[in-house]
Amino acid sequence: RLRKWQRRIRVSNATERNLAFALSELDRMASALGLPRTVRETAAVVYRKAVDKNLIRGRSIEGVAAAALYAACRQCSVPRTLDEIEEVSRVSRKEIGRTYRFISRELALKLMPTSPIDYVPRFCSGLNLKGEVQSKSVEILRQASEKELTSGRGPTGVAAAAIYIASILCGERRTQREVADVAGVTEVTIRNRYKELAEELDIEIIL
Amino acid sequence: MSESSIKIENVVASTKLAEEFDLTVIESEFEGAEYNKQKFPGLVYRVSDPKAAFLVFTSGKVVCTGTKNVADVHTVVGNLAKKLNSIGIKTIEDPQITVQNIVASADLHTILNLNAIAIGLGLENIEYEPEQFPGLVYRIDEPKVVVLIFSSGKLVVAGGKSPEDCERSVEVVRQQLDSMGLL
DNA sequence: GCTTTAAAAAGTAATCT
DNA sequence: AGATTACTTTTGAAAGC
Repeated sequence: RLRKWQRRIRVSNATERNLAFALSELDRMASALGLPRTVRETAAVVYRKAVDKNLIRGRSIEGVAAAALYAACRQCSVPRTLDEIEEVSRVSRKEIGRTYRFISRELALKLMPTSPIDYVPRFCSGLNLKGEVQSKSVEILRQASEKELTSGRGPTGVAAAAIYIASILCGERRTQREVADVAGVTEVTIRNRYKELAEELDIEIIL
Repeated sequence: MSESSIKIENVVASTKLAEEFDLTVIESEFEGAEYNKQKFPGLVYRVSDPKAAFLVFTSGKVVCTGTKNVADVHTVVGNLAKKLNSIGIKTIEDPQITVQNIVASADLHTILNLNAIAIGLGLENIEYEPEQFPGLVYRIDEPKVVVLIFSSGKLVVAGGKSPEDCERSVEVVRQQLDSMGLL
């Protein structure tokens, strides 16, 4: 009857309004992070699936949007850290992480942990390091993975250490501070990781 | 062949020592007792006999944490009751003590490839986010516990109701990893 | 969901010398 | 560059917001 239709329209309006808000949030965050359209679209797909499965119940739209974007970056192999997502979102990193785990499980995203290799292109360009250094960094990371030097370690820290070593080996040295800043880790972490990599992979680093 | 040599690191238990407590009185009589109602409804009291910490509530219920044995829980709860009696507070005779949670550590003595384990156990059954925490989280249904698996081969079992639960869960993990050739 | 307790694992981080 | 301290994760109960 009429009442039923009014209610349906009202719900529909609210649903559409919320979806529009979520999509604008995704756009805003993606723009702030300079993410390509494909990632925004992937994030929108993830968000819509979350809506279809009623996963937004008891959660904030901003939180689910941030988590969807975080997941989309990983699905597209252009990962952003939770800290980076937090900077452009209105929710805490704790909530983003918690929401990510939830939608990741409910939507069966089955994402492997982020690979340090996926951070190499972005970090290297941020350091103005070209292809040769990138290739060397990836080579080091492949060896590191084979020798079990990456399990349990932060992907950004391992990637940063590999880039630090590669930059020196390629004669385009970047300081630990410079690498640490683009990777968002501390110099201490780079030091710990590069010492381990250099030792275990028998890489001689002459400064 | 299954000497898991589990080490119990912490035991959490709950009990009821009275129908009600006047936490303000206990706070003034027990040295070191902390009680801030607006901060937390329970009074915090630490003992060092066997080391332990209590959370005492106005309802008469008590939570005991920090002991390394199930037996120590009974010891320290008994001591707490005696201490309460000594300042004129009566307590229930044979309080029913329930172990709510046991945290234990173990060692598989092998370096582990957590990515391989994540795939082997199934991405839908585990949580592994090295960006946030170095351990892989594996939830087991029987016994119902959570096992944190580290690349060093060290394990942390949380949520067990008995030491046996912890030992069994370590065996479950060891057997599963072994059957997949990941040990 | 948060607050408080204790405890281990290993990585990362902040601060001080 | 160390050394220290501290926070990340997991578990569980308690009473109340």
